[in-house]
Amino acid sequence: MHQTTIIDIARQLGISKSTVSRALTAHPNVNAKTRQRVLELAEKLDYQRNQLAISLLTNQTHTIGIMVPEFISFFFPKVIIGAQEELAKSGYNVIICHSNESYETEVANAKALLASRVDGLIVSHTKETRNFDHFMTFQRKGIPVVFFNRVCEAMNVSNVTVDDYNGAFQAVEHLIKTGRKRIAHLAGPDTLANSRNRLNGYRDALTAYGLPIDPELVIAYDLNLDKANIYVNHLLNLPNPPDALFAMNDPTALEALSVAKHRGLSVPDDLAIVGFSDDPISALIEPGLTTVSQPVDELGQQAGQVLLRQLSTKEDGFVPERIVLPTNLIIRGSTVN
Amino acid sequence: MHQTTIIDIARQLGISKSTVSRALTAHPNVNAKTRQRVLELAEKLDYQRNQLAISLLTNQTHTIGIMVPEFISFFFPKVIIGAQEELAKSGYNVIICHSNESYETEVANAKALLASRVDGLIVSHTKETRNFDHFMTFQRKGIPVVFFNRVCEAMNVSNVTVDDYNGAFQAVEHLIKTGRKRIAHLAGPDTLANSRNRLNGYRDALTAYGLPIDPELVIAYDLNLDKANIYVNHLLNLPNPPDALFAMNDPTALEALSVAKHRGLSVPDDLAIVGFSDDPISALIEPGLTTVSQPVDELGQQAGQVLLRQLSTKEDGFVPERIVLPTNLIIRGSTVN
DNA sequence: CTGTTAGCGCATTCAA
DNA sequence: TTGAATGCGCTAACAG
Repeated sequence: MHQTTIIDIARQLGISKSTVSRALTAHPNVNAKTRQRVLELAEKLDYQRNQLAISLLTNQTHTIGIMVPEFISFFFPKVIIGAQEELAKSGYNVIICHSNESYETEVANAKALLASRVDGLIVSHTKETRNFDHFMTFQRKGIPVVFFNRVCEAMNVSNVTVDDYNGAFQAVEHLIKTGRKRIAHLAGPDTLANSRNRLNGYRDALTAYGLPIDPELVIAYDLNLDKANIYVNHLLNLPNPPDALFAMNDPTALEALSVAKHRGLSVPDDLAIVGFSDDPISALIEPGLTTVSQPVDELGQQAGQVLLRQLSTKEDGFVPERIVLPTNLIIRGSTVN
Repeated sequence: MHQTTIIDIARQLGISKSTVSRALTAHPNVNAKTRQRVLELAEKLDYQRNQLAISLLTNQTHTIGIMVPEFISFFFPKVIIGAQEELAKSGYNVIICHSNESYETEVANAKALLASRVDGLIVSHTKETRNFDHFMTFQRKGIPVVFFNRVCEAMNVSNVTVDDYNGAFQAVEHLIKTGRKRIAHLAGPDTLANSRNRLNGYRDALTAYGLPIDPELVIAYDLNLDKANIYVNHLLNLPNPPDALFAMNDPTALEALSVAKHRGLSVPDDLAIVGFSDDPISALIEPGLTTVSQPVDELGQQAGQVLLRQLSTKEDGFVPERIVLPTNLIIRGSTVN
């Protein structure tokens, strides 16, 4: 099957392909009538410019790669949409890759994006990622990289995150102020910067209010929901069980809520629970889940904007931006009656 | 910033670019030692093949476009992942476009995908789409198109859907068998084939059991959740209100559930509610939502497989496939105690 | 205003 | 086993 090219149009019109090209690209130096004829024939022949050829020539694809670890949860799709909207304003398209939390897939995706010659990269890495070489390759080739949510602090690149530390601090502070003394934390894996920051917020809040940090009450896990169940039960089976739980994310918190219900515990009286992210489900269930909300749309928009700024900056003038968006504690029935 | 090319490698090694190309593509006719040297230098120089150049040359991009109306709900992301997995097995990458339920954006996306020279298209159209010219263009150019979920019955292309008709029939049958006499239906817009099929299933179930079809109880709307609220209240305000509601999808049903609660109605006693899709929320909420589940992962996998088959078929041997996957009624507390 | 020429990076003939 | 030449579709000098 042959796709119409400018040569087809040129031949049929008895003019040169340069003129066709100029007519099609709104170049000023074309006779109005000629342009008219070209445009009409192009329309008639279903002509579509071949972006591959243009990209090869201009060395830019106007395409941005977005890499996320998953997009089943509400979070990443929303961020993607936010970024996409910003990028679209400047004429950039987007290729979305999800690595299914697999480091190997992430590396493979990075290669594919490199081969596709994306002009930039927006990324949140997998929980398995400890080696960031595949991202550094982009940097070395002069392709701007912006991390969001799960960032690589060791790389000299722009970041967009939320204030995980303060979000966690406030969550724990709220639990303390409502009378809880033994607050457990189901943390994320230490490969994730946000998980480390939330853990620090948790610790510092306890310390700030003179409560001890009991290592028994802090469990870092791989965010695999099947295991959340086990860990929550483990905590509740302790001789001196917690009276509150601060979870790394809402799905984990919801799992805890379910376990508590099954054990006949009253939430929030026997066990108060706080999550992180404000998943839409959290407002719908009974009791509602107290949680730290983050400005998800804005996260994506900012990531897009930062990348656009970088794209329009000469390489030698590059200064990485570190944007931190505020979080907001949303109090619901899982912590107060 | 200059990206390494085969010419760079050729020059540094004092050989021709043809030989480099052959070494890099595992061509048989290359001296083993030469290949070794090429591979090593390529690695050292961070060489990445330029897919643009190859695609331009071979006239295939190994890229498939996936167009969906949105990906905030759980449904489309899951389908996308299913399709992507299948396509990846055959070395195809994926570009995902979401049109935000806007016809104009959909048309623009179609053009972009055409310009990017995708090898195939998997698509679920927007609820605004009445004109399918932008999809027919793909067909005319010999680019295979597979519709899923929201299909265009007028086009001679492959489809992958679920059995919307029977799903709806069984849902309504279940309501009838549990004693409901006045069953309302909050339908989707008639632009969507699945919405029309579900409506037919609803009607036929009523007829099959000798119940009248009361036009007052059937409301087709644009699936904009803000309006669901209004329509549910309208139905419940009728002089002779319904005792059951079959909704086009789960979000609508959940909205109805919320309205019923606000009005102090008991679900399922005063109003039984059935949704469609088995959104993860439906199992978590109180009472659980009875709903028609569809095999979402399989939907995507099948769409991918159908497209792959088409891709490997000579054009003249093309026969469109119409795949219909089974649905399954999941009974929860919103219809039975 | 228009045509000619060159070249983006690569795979693939055809010769050697 | 290797090299030289060709062309994929297009834009951008350059020359008329």
